[in-house]
Amino acid sequence: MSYDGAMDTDRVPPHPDMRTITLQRVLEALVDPVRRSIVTQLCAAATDVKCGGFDLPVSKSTATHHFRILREAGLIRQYYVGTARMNALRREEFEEVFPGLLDAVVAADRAPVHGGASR
Amino acid sequence: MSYDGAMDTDRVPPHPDMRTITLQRVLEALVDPVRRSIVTQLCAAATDVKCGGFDLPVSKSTATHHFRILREAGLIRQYYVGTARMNALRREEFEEVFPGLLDAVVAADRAPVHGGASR
DNA sequence: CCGAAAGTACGATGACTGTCAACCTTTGAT
DNA sequence: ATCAAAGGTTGACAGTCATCGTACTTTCGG
Repeated sequence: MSYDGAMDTDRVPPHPDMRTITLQRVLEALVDPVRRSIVTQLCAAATDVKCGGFDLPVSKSTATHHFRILREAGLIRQYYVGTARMNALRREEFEEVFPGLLDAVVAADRAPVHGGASR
Repeated sequence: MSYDGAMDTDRVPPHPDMRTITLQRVLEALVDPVRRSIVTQLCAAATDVKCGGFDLPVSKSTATHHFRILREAGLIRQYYVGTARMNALRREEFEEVFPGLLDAVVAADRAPVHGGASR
């Protein structure tokens, strides 16, 4: 819970208070496949991941854009470690505000096809 | 579960097979506030509602557009009764494909503000 | 048969947004 | 101090989408 010597940055991007986030923003964030992929990968990683650590089909500047949307929607938290920007899911906080939503979306994303498979 | 004598129309709009619906389409449908309002009202009504029976802030032609998006996403079923087009949530079918998703979104829509109210 | 009611279809339009390249900033190491 | 690495910022551009008005179709009632 404590970043020892490396915590010497004031470059902390603005994060929304969880009491101010809206379903509208959340859905706008999750409707994009790239952003949903970020959330899914983050969910599967079970640990914080730096921006460059994701497998994304877009340029760096576009990726930055997507990370900001996710952050402003209240879905992820970002902090610097050296030149790297780390990303973490705000799972528990989010769960309190919109119970079941994140799990449902992530689970749904995992199962694009269901029930009667090829058959 | 059975439409008795009134079922005399062949003008049945195309509905997607539940095995072909995608999370992408579903989220694209639910991201619009008007469409989410339709789903919410339909959920609260607990009964089929005709298109004109909704309280919507858009014109009739725009409403038609939204109903189609919802139908093509697999969220609602539509059928004619006279000149009226009835709308029904495909709750159970949808629940099987994307468990918890609809409930989470509807519940989230009901609670736009939480905890610390107006101040 | 005629008219009203309920929707649908069709463009047209304005706004938003995902995308990129180019350039700049910060950090850590040489 | 200098350089490379990691991102962020800033326009610009293209595609998509919600919206509307108008015209059309279908159904039901006189």
